[in-house]
Amino acid sequence: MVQYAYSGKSMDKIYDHRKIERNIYKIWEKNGYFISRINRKKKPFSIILPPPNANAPLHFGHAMYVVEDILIRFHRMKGDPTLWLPGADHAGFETQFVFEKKLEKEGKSRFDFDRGTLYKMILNYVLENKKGMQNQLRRLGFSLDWSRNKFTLDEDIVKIVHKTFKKMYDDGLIYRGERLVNYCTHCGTSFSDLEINHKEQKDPLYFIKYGPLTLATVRPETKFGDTAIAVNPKDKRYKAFIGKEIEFETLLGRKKMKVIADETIDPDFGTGVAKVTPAHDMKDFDMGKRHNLEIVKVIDLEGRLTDVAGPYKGMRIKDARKKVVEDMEKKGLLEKVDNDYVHTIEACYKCGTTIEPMLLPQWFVKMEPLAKPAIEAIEKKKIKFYPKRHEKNILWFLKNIKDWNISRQIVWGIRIPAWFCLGCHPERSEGSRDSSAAPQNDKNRKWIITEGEKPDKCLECGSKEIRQDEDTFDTWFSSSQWPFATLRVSPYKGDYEYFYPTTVMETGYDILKWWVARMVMVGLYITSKIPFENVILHGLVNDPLGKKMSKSRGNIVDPLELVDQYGADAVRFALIFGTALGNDQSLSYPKLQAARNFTNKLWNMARFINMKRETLNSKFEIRNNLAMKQLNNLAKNENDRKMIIKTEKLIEGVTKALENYNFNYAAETLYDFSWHEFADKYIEDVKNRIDENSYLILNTLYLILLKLLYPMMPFVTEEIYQRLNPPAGGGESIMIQNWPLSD
RNA sequence: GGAUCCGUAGCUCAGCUGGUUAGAGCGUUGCAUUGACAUUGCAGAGGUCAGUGGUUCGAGUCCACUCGGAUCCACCA
Repeated sequence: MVQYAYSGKSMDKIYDHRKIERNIYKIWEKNGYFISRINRKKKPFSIILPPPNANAPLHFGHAMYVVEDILIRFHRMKGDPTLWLPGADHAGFETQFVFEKKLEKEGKSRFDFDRGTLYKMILNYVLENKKGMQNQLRRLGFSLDWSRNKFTLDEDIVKIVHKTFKKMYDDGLIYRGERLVNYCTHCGTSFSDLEINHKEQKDPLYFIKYGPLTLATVRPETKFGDTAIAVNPKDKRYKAFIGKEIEFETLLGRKKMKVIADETIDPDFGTGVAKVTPAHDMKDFDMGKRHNLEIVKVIDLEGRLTDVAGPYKGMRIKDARKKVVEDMEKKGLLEKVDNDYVHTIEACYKCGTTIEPMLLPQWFVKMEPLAKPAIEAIEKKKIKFYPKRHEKNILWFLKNIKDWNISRQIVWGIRIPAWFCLGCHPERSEGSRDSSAAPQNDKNRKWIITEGEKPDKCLECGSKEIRQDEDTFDTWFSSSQWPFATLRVSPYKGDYEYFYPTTVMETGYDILKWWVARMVMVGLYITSKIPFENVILHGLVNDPLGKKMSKSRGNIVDPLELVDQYGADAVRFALIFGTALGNDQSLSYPKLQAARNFTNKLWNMARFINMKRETLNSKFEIRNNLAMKQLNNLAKNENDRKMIIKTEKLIEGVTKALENYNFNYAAETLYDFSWHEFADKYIEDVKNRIDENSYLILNTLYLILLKLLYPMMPFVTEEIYQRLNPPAGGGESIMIQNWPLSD
C-alpha cells in the first residue's frame, strides 16, 4: 500500500491543490485502483472513453470527460465492477491537415516525401502528442484504466478494421462507386456528406446564350462539360424544344445539344433553362443518369480545367471563369449578369475551399441495411439517450441515411486492404499521390479484398503484379468499431464477453451523427449487440464570451492552465455546477473561483473538526462506516438527530441524481448542503456544545459528505479523508470505500 | 424550406415527473471579524419567469400562436 505523503501533517489555513493533486493521482495509480476486475457475480459498469484526437493537446471541452469520471467513481464505490477504458484516435484527415500546416511553416509540403516517410513523420508527431494528452487526462484526475489503453492504429485494432471491411465486402455492403464525391482540391481528398459546410455566398449569375435559348449559371467555366440543356416539362415557353437537338455557337465553335425535360428544373429560376453538367454537379449527375447523358469531366483533381476546355486547359477554376466570361462577352454570348445573386455553396469544413463535386472511384458503404437494426434498437429503447431530445435527432439521421464514402486520399490512416492486379489491367499509375496519376476511372478493375495481407497472386491471371489501393479509411470508419474493437483485443481475458455492451457512451452532441450513430450501426452489424445501453450527450464548452473555441479564433483554453490555477477539483466542479446536462456553457471564471472557494471551505471544515479532536483529546476511534441507525442511537442532542436525518435525505438525493445523470443537481445540492447547512448552521451550532459524542457524529457525517462529493472532487476529498480518518499517516483510500447508504 | 434548442434577478445560469412566500454563482447595499475559513460570516435590495391565448382546482413547468437569439439538416442551376 502506497502511503499518502501529506497525511498527518498540520493543515494549512488555505487549501493548496498544488501540493496535493499530482501526488494523490500517482498513489491511486500505483495502488492499481483504476484497474478493472471482472466479477461474474455482479453486473459491470463500463465506459469506453471517446478517444481524443492525438494530433493536439486536449482543449477545454475534453474536460467534460469529468461526467464519465463521476459515473465511474460513483459506481466503483457502489461496488460495481467498473471499467473505464482510455484510448486515442489517429484522426486521419484532421491530423494530416495539422501536420501539413506544420510542414508548410517549415517551407515543405507532403509532396516532398514518399508515402512511407510521411507516415512515419506523422506517427512520431502523434505519439509525442499522445503522451502529453495522457498527462493532461491524469492531471484532470480521470480514473482511467491505463493498463487497457488503446490507440486506433494499434496493430490488433487495425486487424479488426480490416476484418470488418472484408466482412462488409463479402456481405455485399461495400461497393466501388464511380460517383460524384465531395472533393477538396486544396486538401486533396474526398469527404463524406457530413464533412462539408454550407455557406452563403454572393456570386455573379451569368445569363448565357445557347442558341435560341438563354440560361443562367454561376459556373460558366464548366460549360465545356455540358451534355444537355434542361427545362421543366410543364414550362409552356420551351415545350417546342423538348426532345430536339439545338445547334448554337460556343467559345469552342458550333455545338449541338439535346434539350431534355426534367421535373427538378424550377421554371421560376433564371430563365427556366438549365445547363446539365453531370460530371460536376450532384443534381446534374442524377439528371444525367435519368436521361442517360454522357459525362464529360472539365475539372481535374487539382482544380484545373481538362483537355475538353481547349484553350482554357490547365487554368484554375477562378481564372478560367474570368477568362470564359470575358471571351463570351467578346463573342456576344453573354446576355447579362446578375451581380446580386446569393446562394449557398459547399465548402471544405477544414480549409474553407469550395468543394468540387468530382467523379471519382471510391469505396462506399451501403447504409440502409445497417441503419435498419439501429433504428429498431433505438425505437425499442434498447439504447437510451440523455437528454432525450437527441433520440429524435439520431432517428431522423438514420432514417434519411446516405451511403458513406469511406475512401480518403491521404496517407495518415488505415490503408484500405483492397488490391488489384496489374497483369489483368495495366495502369500508368505508379502509386504516387499526385492527381495526374490517380485513377480517374477503374471500372474494369477486379478487386481482391483481404484482411490486410497482400495476396500472393492474381486469382484470374496468376500475375504477381499486385498493387494496393492508395487510399485510407475515413477515420470514423475505424472509430465506429471502437467499443467492441478495444474490448476484443484487451490484454485481459474475457473483457469483451463481460463488459460488452458497455453501459454508457458519453460524448458531445456535436458528433452524434458522425460517431454515435455509426457505432450503433457497425456495432450491431459486427457483434449483433448494441455497443452501449445509454448515451449521454454533454454540451459544448464555449469561451467566456459564448463563442465557440477554435484554433482559428485563437480562443482555445488549455485545461491544465486552469487546473494549475484553480485545482482539478474546482475545474471539474465548475463544469457540472449550474449547467443542465446537454446544454452548452461558457467558460466562467467566477464559477471557477466559486468552485475553488468551495474546496477551501471543505478544507476548513475539516480543519475545524481536526482541531476539535485535538482539543477534546478524543479517545474515540472514528468508526467510519457507521450505519445511520447506529449513529442515530448515539445521538443525544436534538440538532444532531435532525442533522442525521438531513444527511440521510442528502444521500438519497445525491444517489438518485447520479443514477439519473442529473449531475448539476447533485453538485448544487452538495454545494448548498455542505456550505449553508453543514458549515453555516450545523458546525456553528455544534461548536459551542461539542463533546465526545457529538464530535463523533459530526466527524462521521462529514466523512459521509466527503464520500458523496468524492466522485466530483476526488483530490480534496481524498486528502481530507486521509487526515480525518485514522489511523493517521495513511489509511485506506476514500476511493475504495463504500458509497454511503441512507439507512 | 425541414428540425431542434434557448429567451427566469444587473451578468452567467439552475429549477427533476405541473403544487406552499421562484433559486445559485458573480456583482451590489449595510454590518461583523485576531476564536475552522476574507478563497469568511450575518442581514438586505433586486424577477408581471419574452408576449398572447388555452388546458387545469393550480403553470416558470403542459398545448397553440407571435416576437427575439442560437444550432443542425436539406437545398435552385
